[in-house]
Amino acid sequence: MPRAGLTPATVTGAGAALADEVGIAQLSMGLVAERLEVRTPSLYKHVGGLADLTHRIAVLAMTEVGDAIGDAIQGRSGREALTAAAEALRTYVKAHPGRYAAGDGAQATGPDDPLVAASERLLGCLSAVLHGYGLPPEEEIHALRLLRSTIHGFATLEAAGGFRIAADVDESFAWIIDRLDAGLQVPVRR
Amino acid sequence: MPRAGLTPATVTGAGAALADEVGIAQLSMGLVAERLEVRTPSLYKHVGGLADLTHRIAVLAMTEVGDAIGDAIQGRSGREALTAAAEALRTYVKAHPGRYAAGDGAQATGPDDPLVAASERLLGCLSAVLHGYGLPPEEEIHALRLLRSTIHGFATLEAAGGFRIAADVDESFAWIIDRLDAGLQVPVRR
DNA sequence: GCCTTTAGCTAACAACATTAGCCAGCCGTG
DNA sequence: CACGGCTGGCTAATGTTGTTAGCTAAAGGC
Repeated sequence: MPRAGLTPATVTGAGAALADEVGIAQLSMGLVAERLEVRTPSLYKHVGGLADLTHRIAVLAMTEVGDAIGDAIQGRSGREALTAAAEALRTYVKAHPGRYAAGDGAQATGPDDPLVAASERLLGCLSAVLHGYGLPPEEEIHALRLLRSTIHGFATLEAAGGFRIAADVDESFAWIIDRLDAGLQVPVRR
Repeated sequence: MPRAGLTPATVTGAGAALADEVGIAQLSMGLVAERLEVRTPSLYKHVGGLADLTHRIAVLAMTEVGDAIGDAIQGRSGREALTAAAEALRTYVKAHPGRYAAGDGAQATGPDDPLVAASERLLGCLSAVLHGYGLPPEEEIHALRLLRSTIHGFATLEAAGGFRIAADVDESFAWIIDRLDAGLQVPVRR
């Protein structure tokens, strides 16, 4: 029997692809093994188990999202950067709903967990977008959370089929970015 | 052996309570049975299975959220209603993270699914909040989606422990509501 | 007080994650 | 080119969990 030549990365990749196809909740070790044309127990030579695999998929997703947004905002700023970043995230979630869902609910196991680095990278990109709005430093964290919450919420609701009414979702998204942009420009008034 | 006197509602309630305690992903039929001091197979006389139970918990959560928001916005309008609604949702998610999570990802099985009615109720409440802003009718759907995305995103990220930096989350939330309010008041400029 | 209904039970099965232990393919060294 | 250690993939086996089948006794209507 010739060897399959698996690595942790191969297994994670197959798991991520399957998560996109069948949903993260339906992902099973057996399914991954089948996709890789290998018996289930063989996977345990490369990943610690289903929980570990899910965690690795989450790291992969976070990293890919960070890259996508990082690329998208290159050379842009202000509203243009905001639009590009939001589009990039939304596009990613639509293309890879399963692996993005793995990122939700993933908990870092410690300070050296690669998940920490990946999410910091992502947050750094969103921070960069916000710099163009010249917010007072103490408000940046709030703005960051606004940005993240809105885009994350929109993308996950869309991926979950949450927008029943057929009214053009693209149009809604553009409108939302517009309002976000407006909200960030108005000076505080409290 | 005396009867336990279960009903679909009892089982759903126990499942919802457990989901809040251990997380929706850890919810199992055996756990629910143990909580109700009954053997696992007995539950199948009242709910169709784990998937059905989860769905029922989702409906329960949607209904409760709708009620909470409906109560909160009674007699308020504009910014005050917005704050009340957002606070209500966030409070609910913090108190019942498990059952709210069941609501995420729940798919209506058909037009007569009670989930449809529950979510329409919820959306209706948010719509009512928006009326105070006097938006043009064709923009209401977009504003509704903005509201829902932001609050949902914030609440789920918070529940998932997504806000690492200790910076006061309450303060962030207030700031976000403020900006949302600001963004909804500015006239369109496209 | 009987009789239908049915709630809860035991027994059994299937799917899945996981572990233990075997054996053969690869890779380095001599 | 042989040989030997390492290790990747295998089979076998175990525990957990979801689910179904079929029994029995409790509750409610006549």
